[in-house]
Amino acid sequence: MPVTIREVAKAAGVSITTVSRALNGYSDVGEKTRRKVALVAQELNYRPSAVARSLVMNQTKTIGLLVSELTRDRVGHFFMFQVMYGMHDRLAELGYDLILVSTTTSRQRLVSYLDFCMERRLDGVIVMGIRLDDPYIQEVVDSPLPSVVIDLPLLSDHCGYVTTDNVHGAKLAVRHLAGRGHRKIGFVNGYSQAAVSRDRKRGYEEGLLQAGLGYDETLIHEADFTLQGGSDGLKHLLQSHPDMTAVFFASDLMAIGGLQYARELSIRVPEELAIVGYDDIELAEFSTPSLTTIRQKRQEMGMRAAEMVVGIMKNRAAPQGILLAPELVVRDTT
Amino acid sequence: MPVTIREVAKAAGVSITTVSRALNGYSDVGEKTRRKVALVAQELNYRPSAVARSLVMNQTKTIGLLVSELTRDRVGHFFMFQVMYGMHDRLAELGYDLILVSTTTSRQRLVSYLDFCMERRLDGVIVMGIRLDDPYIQEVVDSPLPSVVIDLPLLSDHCGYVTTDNVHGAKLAVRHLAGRGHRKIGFVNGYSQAAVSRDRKRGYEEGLLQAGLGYDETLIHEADFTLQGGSDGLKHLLQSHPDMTAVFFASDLMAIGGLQYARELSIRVPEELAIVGYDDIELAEFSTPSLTTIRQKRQEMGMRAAEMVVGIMKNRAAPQGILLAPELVVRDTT
DNA sequence: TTGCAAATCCAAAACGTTTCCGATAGACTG
DNA sequence: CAGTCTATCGGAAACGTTTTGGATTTGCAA
Repeated sequence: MPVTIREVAKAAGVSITTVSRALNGYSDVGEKTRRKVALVAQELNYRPSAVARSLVMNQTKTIGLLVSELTRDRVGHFFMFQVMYGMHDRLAELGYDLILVSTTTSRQRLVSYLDFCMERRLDGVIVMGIRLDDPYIQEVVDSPLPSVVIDLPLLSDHCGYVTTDNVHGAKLAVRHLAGRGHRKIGFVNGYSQAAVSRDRKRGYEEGLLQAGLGYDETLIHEADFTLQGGSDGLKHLLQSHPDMTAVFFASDLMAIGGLQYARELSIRVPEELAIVGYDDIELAEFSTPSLTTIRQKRQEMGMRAAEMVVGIMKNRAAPQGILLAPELVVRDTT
Repeated sequence: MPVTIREVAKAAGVSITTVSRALNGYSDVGEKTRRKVALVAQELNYRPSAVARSLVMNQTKTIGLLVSELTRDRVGHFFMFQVMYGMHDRLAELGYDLILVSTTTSRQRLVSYLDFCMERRLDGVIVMGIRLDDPYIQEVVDSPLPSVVIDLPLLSDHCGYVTTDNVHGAKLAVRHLAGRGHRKIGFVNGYSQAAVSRDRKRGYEEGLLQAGLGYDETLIHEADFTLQGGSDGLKHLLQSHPDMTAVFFASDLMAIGGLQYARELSIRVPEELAIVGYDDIELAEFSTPSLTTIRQKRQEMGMRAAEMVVGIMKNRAAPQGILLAPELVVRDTT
């Protein structure tokens, strides 16, 4: 059994109150007793119980990371891991910890996300990788629980979001391709239920129009963010548009899939076909040829989300929608 | 403020004790009052506080996922994400939650891993991606805290481990290459401080000897598990051994890096150079040519780790070392 | 010496559960 | 009818903290 504050108090010859105040740096405790208490606590290897503290202070210093379909998702980690890094780092700085909660967690308990958060008395939630059509997500957003959503523009009294400016990102890609002289630019989009997909599609359209190019529905293929989907998408587009000279993929993974398909058909990149991806995952730089892409600041996304959620908790900052600026990274596929 | 058990008791006209027992399915409560209590709890939207429960029951039902250098690591996620999936899933089934703790967490708090676990009163820990030379890891393993380590053979009274049989895995790779007629087989190893690297190196050696091939130190290059490291490794080996016809990489990522380098030099794979990777990450199947590799059952690793840690906690299972069998997956690079 | 403010300290309540132990009532046994 | 057993319930302690409010001591000026 761990040593309690009571034993420290007894050993130091002071009251429980004094131990608490001494260790927490309050002013109304004498310098001598403070040192004595610190020493005794050290000797006894005392670690204050976070759970007891949580109970009385009515805050757990824990925020939940809500990820849907954690198990099913086989590609999301390229994007999500770094976001998680940023989140965790900043949260640690702010004195908070991260607990994982996914559909599996709640399904196996037969409670909703929200119920789970309530039971564990989480101070806040960050939601990531949730599909637009997840029925439970609205529940947590509607609740008074402070929350921040990644890549989904949900805004309410207690809920903010952070995302990349995907419209602008897609425009950057198209503008870049148009600037290279391409007139017929295809688009392989991600999972249609994702908000980012809608935005990138809109950016693609607007980019085309701004460049004075026509918009053609049939130049768009809806895929699923996977490698295979990218490959299939390019194949499909090339069949209906053999004269297409450039393709914009809504994710690097799909772009790499496209690269592979191009190689199979001995299509030279970028001479015969230019390719732009999205995300700037680690692999983008090292594919051959290296991938031109739109960089998302994933780590910063996580950090901003972390900051916002504790900001909301402390009523310091109102929930808001943060749009991070994407960057065009030009490499060898264009 | 959330509704407490007291309010439920008052509303249902029974005692606190009865509410607790009714909701937790004890037998000594009448069917009628049980229904009444359940109804009232439902109506009031009562969620029992996990933290109060933790305090009194002396268990938090949460286990920590210890990952070192979380932020620095830019390649580990290829391997770790699925392990995490498996862990989280099985833990959820068993009624436990997962909390993230990494060096950043403890460094910013100026406490060690162990202190963190103690303060949060974690029921157990799973350690992953820790380097052999991490000074803090021994501390947690030595502690009475139930723990399971992934890919590092640490065994004690309260600490078990689960890993793939890396010696055997490497042997499978070498045997396969030898069976294809290769006589001069290079090896690009991972980060030398990793236990898996040592095992794979041993497997490489033993495999060569078993195949009747000589063992040559200079055919080994120590890299770092990264794409770039794989590329550089192959380059280095080819410079000193131009007649090498096959290379075994200690990770798929490095193997893909090698593939890229081979393509740059127009070395045909597998005709001029055969390549075998390790891990069977998602990308392995979709690289061109698709990668022959040694599959690790990552999800199962996570699940077994989860099972073991709660097993140790409940004194049901003694800590043990679990060696998961790797599988040779033959694709187009051999 | 007295009075008062400041500096230290402590007892006890509170947080929301679980559980031990005892109480009550009815049912059954003899 | 007395006694025992079972089913059902409640009181109160306990878990390990923080914090409120007051108590005690000290220092210093009047």
